[in-house]
Amino acid sequence: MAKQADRPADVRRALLDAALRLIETLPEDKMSLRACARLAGVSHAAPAHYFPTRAALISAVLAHAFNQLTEAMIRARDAAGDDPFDRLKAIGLAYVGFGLAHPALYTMLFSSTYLQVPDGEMAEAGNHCGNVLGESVAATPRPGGMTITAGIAMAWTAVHGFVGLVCNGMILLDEPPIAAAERVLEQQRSAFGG
Amino acid sequence: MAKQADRPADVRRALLDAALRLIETLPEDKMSLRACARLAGVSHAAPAHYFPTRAALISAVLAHAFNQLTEAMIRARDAAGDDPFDRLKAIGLAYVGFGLAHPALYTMLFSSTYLQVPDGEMAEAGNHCGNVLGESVAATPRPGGMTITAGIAMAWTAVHGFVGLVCNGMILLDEPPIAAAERVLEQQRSAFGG
DNA sequence: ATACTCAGCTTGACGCTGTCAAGCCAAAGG
DNA sequence: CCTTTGGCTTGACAGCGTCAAGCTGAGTAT
Repeated sequence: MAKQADRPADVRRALLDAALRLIETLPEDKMSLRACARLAGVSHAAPAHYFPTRAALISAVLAHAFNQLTEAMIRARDAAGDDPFDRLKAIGLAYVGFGLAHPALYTMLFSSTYLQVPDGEMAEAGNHCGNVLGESVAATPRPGGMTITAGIAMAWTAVHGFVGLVCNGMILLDEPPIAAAERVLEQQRSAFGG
Repeated sequence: MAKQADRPADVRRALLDAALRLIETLPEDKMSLRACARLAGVSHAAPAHYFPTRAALISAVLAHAFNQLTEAMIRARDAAGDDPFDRLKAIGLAYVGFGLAHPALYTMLFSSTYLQVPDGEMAEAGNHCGNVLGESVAATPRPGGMTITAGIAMAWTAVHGFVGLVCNGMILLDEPPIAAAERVLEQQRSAFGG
């Protein structure tokens, strides 16, 4: 295949980059290890040296994506004012923004197939992401009888459902997606203390 | 492979049944045409006689699933009282119930890959399903400034997000899923006229 | 009763896939 | 200069979706 000189300096990184490109480019789940290897300029079996299985490679890509999502949420939260619900809403909008910008990645992030990859740094990244949401819900005043868990369910349900429907073209909006998302989220203010 | 006598009476139906079983049994997207054929007792190329591609077979299975979902929604709506929001909420609960009962099917129903199969009876079934929701939203009083489209987005977003999160085990609930769903939906009553 | 037709399935093949086993090769160490 | 060894390649295997060609048996015509 490729002699040593032709190989990329950092094969692992090259494979991750290739996988990301293919995941975002190809339909659904059509990314193949062999296509990654070709794109990265290594032999078809090179990926096995870094990732025990195809799912493990994808899981590694998704771990990184999860961290990017988390960072976007944190940035948005910190840029919002002091009102707890405003901060929660900012997290939601960042979440929606990420989902709409990276539909393929988003779908895989929450598909449960790759979260179960053993040794996954993805599960940890996912937990971290969930914690950011959880903390924000906990910091937001809630009416009596609404547990934190229920608050998380309500907030997450809205943004997750919205991204899923819009990404798959299931829904026709009469305004820009982000505006519609803001409307959906703003409607939750009354459900919380606001 | 199998001589004529060993073949099922209705090959097409046998293939659809086999596909359904495998979709609900196997992980994610691992159902294969050849496994369907084996399960149905026909040769590996028999499916091609009824469905031009793998996606077309799946799409046919999903069209049927869509119709079942629609019927469940209609039954729930008709069993609910006269209050428009109660009827809408009943539709939502039926939707959630179907999703939780058939997670694999549900995921594929809204994955956009199979909706695009040409000549799909699935697209028609999906539209019919969407119309039932749309009519119910239209029949529910909405505050000024909330278009029917926005109402659909809000209602659908909630149930779709809920099913997605619960099915993939992303969320931990402190009550039975259906009870949690009811809470999420009930919270929307105020957003509508109720 | 015999020959023909043809729908409906089977058989076989192709290139693709993920994964495993074995081999090669350059760089490092003695 | 020889040996070791980590890191990739080569090769193979079974399974996949799909296409092309062949078989088979029921129905029709003669």
